[in-house]
Amino acid sequence: MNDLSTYAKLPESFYKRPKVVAVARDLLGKYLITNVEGAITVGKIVETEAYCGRNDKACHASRGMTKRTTTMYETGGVAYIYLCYGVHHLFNVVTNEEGLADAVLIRALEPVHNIEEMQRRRKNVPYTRLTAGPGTLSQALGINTSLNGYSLTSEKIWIAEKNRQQSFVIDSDRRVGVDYAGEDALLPWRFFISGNTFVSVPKRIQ
DNA sequence: TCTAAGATGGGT
DNA sequence: CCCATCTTAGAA
Repeated sequence: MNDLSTYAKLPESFYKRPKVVAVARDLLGKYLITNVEGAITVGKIVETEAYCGRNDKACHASRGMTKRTTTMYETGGVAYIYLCYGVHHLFNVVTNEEGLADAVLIRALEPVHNIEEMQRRRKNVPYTRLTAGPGTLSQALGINTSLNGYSLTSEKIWIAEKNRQQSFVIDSDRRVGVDYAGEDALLPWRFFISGNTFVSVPKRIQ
């Protein structure tokens, strides 16, 4: 890492705030960093989705605590990682106080540091597809379910900000792949940096 | 126990 | 459009 000192790790208080939608917006432009398999990789967060444990049928925790969702009920500032379709490891940021199961799904990153390692892990797919989706970004950063429950103030996986953050425009839209949630599928709880090329494209409009 | 479905992604 | 791949959740 050439200049890790320019990154400031976000404190626990950032995650424990009560409004998961606000945290989802504020995570845009921040940096997700992993130190696993002997490599540090960094990506800028460019797309997120908010999930609320109460009154949101799209949220895994909407019908109470289960074996899978126990992590979501932990205190804000830990990772909730689960296996999707038996293939993809999806990474979420748990927010709010313990017992309130809110989380933010990280849907896309812009590669920032150690792109060579990301390309190795991603089997040399084109640069533009390195981290443009929730499953692919986990592969690029070496994230899997062994990190489920890890603190995001740990030394293995964390989120940081830079002293000077460039300004950007935030767009919002309905969340991807949650049609089963009825009217909650219409909530505009997907947030992304306007115009960023790494924002994932929902299949239905490709 | 059994089984359908899933917060995806890559190929045809 | 199809399918990989496997855990989970809810039913039986």
